[in-house]
Amino acid sequence: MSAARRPDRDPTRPVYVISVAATLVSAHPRTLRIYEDEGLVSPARTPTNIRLYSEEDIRRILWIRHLTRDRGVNLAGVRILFELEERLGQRILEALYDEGTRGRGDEPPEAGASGSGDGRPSPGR
Amino acid sequence: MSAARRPDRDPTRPVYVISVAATLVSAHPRTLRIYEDEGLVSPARTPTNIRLYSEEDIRRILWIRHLTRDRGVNLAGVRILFELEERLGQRILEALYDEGTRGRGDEPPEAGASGSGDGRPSPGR
DNA sequence: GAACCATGACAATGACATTGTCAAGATAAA
DNA sequence: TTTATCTTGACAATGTCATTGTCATGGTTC
Repeated sequence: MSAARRPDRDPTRPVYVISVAATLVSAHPRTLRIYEDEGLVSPARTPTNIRLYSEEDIRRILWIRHLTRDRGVNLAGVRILFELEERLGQRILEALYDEGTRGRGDEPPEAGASGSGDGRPSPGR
Repeated sequence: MSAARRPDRDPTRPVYVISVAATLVSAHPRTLRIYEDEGLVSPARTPTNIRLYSEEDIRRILWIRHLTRDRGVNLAGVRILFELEERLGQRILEALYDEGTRGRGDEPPEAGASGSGDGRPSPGR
């Protein structure tokens, strides 16, 4: 039964319903809806309007969590950082992460499920 | 040579005492001390320990004011943006400013030496 | 039909930004 | 000297924000 099927690793593919996504990022579903209202994440929707988060969405949310919880940035700050990321290329957050976790033992935000090797956040959107 | 009053326009030169600086940026002196405690500004000191803000300091504070008041960013976010600015060159805040004041004709506060002298850049307000 | 999702409202909690004041002492300028 | 301003440190009021949580009403999925 262990089929050799492996093709669906597309981190863009919407798969997680909100309750699952919330669990993955250790947040309340309410919080994820707020992130969306604030324009920080844009999960796909099923034809019947149900949110589906992709792996990229999860990573993006993990960045938000890192910035807000570990660095104390508020959502307005996160928005600006994402804006910058889109405007100036993409390496911004990485540089940030180095700065923030110097010798702290933290690990970069990573999508819990499916440990896709690189673990680098990407500006999906 | 008429010694025509060549006031050192060196934007680095510490000149403003805290009450003046506070007036220039429309903030309470208390607030400026907080900015300093947070490591966001580092005004020079006289030999007798009195703060003296330079033109650059003022511009930097105006950036903080712009980011916090107009963009809603908190001090942690400002700190990160300044960190990034130091790490990735200096175009960051400019790009940001464009985003914030689309088509307004204002000039962004600049930390560069080539400040147009008098120009106290009031970011939007 | 039970469990989950959607939106919208409302609220409690804790943290933060800003302003403001008071105190006790040093400095500057008249 | 006198007066105004500066220093640090403490305390507090105000308003805002982030996050979590609940409730209600209704649609969706299994």
